[in-house]
Amino acid sequence: MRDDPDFDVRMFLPYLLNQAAEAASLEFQNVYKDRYGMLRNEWRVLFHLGIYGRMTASDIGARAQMHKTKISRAVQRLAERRYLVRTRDEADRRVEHLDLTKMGQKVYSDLRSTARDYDTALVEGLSEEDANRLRTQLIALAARRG
Amino acid sequence: MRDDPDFDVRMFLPYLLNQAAEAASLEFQNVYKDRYGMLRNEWRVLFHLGIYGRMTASDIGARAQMHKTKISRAVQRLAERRYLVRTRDEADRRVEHLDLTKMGQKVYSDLRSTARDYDTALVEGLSEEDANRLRTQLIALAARRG
DNA sequence: AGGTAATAGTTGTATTTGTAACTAACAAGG
DNA sequence: CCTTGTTAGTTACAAATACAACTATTACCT
Repeated sequence: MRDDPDFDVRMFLPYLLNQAAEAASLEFQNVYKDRYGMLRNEWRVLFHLGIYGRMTASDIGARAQMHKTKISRAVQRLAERRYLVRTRDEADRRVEHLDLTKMGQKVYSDLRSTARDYDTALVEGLSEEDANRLRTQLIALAARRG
Repeated sequence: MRDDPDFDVRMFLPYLLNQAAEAASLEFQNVYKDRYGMLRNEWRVLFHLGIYGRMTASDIGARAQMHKTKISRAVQRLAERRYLVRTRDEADRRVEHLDLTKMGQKVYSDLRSTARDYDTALVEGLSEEDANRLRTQLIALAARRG
C-alpha cells in the first residue's frame, strides 16, 4: 500500500489538471494581455459582467469562486480603464453595482469571439461527445467540496 | 459570428480547466504545506526526483515544463531542508545533479501515498474508463503547442 | 587557438498574490 | 437606542512569481 507501484504520480489528477490549465491558458492570456493590458482576474470579472449584466463584487465572487480581494483589485483596474462603472446602492450603502461601459462591452465582445475560436481549436480532435463529457467532468471537479 | 449566442464563455475550456485545477489542488496543497512546509514547486521537483531518480534542474524543467528560476529556488529550499543533495558534474561543471536524501525519499513516499488516496477520492463517481479518458485528454491538452 | 554563440543555473527587481486586519454600513436582540 | 455580530468592500504587508540580466562554463566555427 505504502509503496504502491501501480500509482504513478505523473497521472495524479491535480498535476494533470494544472499542466493542462496552464498550457490552455497561456495563449489566450496573451490575447487579453497584449490587446487590452488585462490580467486574468480582470478578464474573469469582465466576462462575468458580460454574461450576467449588472452584478456586485460579492455576486462575482460567488459565481467565479474568486476571493474578494482579487475582485476588488480587478474592479479597480477595470474602472480606471473605463471598462466598467461602479454605482453605490442607496438602499444598502455597503453594496456597489458594477456595469460594463460601452467600451467594456466592446472589449468583452471581442474577447468572447476570440475565446470561442480558441476553444474550437482546443477541442479539435475530440468528438463533440468527448468534448462535452470533458467539460462536464471539469465542472464536477470544480464544484467538489471536501 | 461576432456575437454567437451559442458560445457561452462559462464553458470556455481554459476557464473550466483553471477552476477544476484550483479546486483539485487546494486540498492537497495543504498536505505538503502543513506537513512539510513545502510549496507547490518544491513538491513538483521532489516528486520528479522521486520518480526518475537523479536528475538535473534542466531535466526537471523539460519534464515538468517549469521555468528554470522556479526550479532553482525550489531546489535551494529543498536542499536547505536536506531533502536533496546537489552534486556538481566534474565533466561539465555547469551541471548539477540532484538526488533525494533518505529523508527526501521518506517525504516523497509519504506524499505519494497521500496523493494516491486523494486521487482515488477525486475520481470517485467516474468509471475507470472515464477517469482514464479524462487523464488522456488532459495530457493531450498539456502537450499541445501552437 | 580565438572569438562568438549556446547552455546551466542564479540573482535582482518589479508585479502579483495571499492573509489578515481594517472601515463602513446594516441587522437583530435586549 | 445601544451593544454585538455580520456583510461589503478596501488596504497593508509579507510572500511568491515573472522577466530580464547576470556569471560561469562549454561548444562551435573558421
